[in-house]
Amino acid sequence: MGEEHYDPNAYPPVAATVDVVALTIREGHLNVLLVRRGGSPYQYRWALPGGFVRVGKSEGLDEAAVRELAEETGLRDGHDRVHLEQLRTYGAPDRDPRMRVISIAYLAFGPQFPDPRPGGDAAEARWRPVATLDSGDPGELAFDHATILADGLERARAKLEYTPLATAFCPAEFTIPQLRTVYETVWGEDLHAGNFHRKVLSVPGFVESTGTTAKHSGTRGGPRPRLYRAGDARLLHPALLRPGQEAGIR
Amino acid sequence: MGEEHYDPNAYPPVAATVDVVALTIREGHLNVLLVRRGGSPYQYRWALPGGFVRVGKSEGLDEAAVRELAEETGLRDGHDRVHLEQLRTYGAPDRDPRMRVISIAYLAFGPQFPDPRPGGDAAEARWRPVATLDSGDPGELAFDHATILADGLERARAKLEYTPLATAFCPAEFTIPQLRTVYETVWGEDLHAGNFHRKVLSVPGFVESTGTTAKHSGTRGGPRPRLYRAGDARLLHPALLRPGQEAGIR
DNA sequence: TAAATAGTGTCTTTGAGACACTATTTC
DNA sequence: GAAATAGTGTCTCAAAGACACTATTTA
Repeated sequence: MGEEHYDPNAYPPVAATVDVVALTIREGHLNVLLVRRGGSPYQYRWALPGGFVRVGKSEGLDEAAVRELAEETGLRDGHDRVHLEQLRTYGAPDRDPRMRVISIAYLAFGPQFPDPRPGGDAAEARWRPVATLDSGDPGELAFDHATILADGLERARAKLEYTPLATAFCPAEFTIPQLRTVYETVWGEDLHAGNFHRKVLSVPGFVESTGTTAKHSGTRGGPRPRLYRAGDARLLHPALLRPGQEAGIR
Repeated sequence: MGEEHYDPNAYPPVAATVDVVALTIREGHLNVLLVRRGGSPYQYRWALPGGFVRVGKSEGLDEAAVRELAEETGLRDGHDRVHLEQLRTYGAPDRDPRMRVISIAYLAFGPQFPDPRPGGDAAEARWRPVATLDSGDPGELAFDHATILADGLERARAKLEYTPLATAFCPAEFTIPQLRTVYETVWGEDLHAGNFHRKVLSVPGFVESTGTTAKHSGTRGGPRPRLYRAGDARLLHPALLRPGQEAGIR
């Protein structure tokens, strides 16, 4: 920021977009919201929902992300419980074949997003299980969106450890086993039910009791679990560490 | 990314800058590199080093951050051991009074940066102890740089816990007590020397022995400490948790 | 009735932290 | 010699995880 002259014409144009990695759990699988591109490049390819920041309307970055998400999902800003956070910015010179585009990526988590409806310029919008994507060829998604998705997933997995993020995937009232399936789904690993239960209740501020009990137990029998709400903790102490990575990534 | 038309003229211009939070330890204090602005706005105010991304030259974002840092410090890219990572992007519509500027902030850590020399458009460049800034008035720094600095410091403090980042503040060979002072300086808390020593050696891949011993002990006596190199771990397992924040932030 | 699950009890192992102690160096 | 520090030993307590068990629900 040491420039004395800001003449916009002195600099080649940069376009700023936001792209959103929206995650939710459907039928026991982690899903990401994708849209099918109408125009070129990457026509008819799947991509993350996103679009240009409305510079002229003094739109903030977070604001733009909320808008883009709303356009595809119809979620009512402020009415639906959605957790949104900035992920990272991607600005490789060749990431868009036509001009320099810098994309600020966001990460969104929600319990039960409304069914997607194609909005904006997308021809089609759909929830897709990430398992069918992240191990597949990275070229299935447009631009560098496979990389963005991978980064988003890793961020989500990490944040489950030390924040109460998992509650963002749950409805307002939820059971401990329900919360456990969130962890198991995102981490892709089974957790010990008994130890998980005790652990969650022992972390201050993670969940708080509603005093009520679920109407029905699971589909296969067992006692009716108790209902909880998200607590007021913003960090989990002690954290819930992911199993099976003791050695650390070298 | 659902737009079919990319005509740059259809969108008001956006400027992309990178700003760097460069941290190092000098004389037992955590320092940040600041430059004094030559031009308006915020003329003569201190600011983070940074500048426009050279879009026309197909400069990547990381590349731009390296360049900006080099301009102020004279560090030779590739020759000096510097850790550089993207911090976060700041794009509030009014963060620059003249036009829409989106800034991708970077975080840099180094053991012993060269003395700063004003480069680019900065009138003056200097290392400043962060203790004299972050608790001071946020208006001392230009733009939203006080916020960026605060975010950078928090990121650095957090990463000391679960990554071997502290070794980036040390020379190629260092002693355990030296590593401990890095933690104490960044966290602003004294650590138990004995427990820290054992802990560091117990984490696989954190440090590896050189088999040699420092020439001299500290200034006030004691045996000569052994020398170590950074190990190959990219994550610390188990992590070194910060003391004194058991309750967690609610 | 059989199978599955919620929730609790208990034991073992690991790690964090407090305290103590020896050996070595500087002033 | 006095003071400070490097490094190790040991003890206590908290927490993670394995295993077991009871009570409750569904099919």
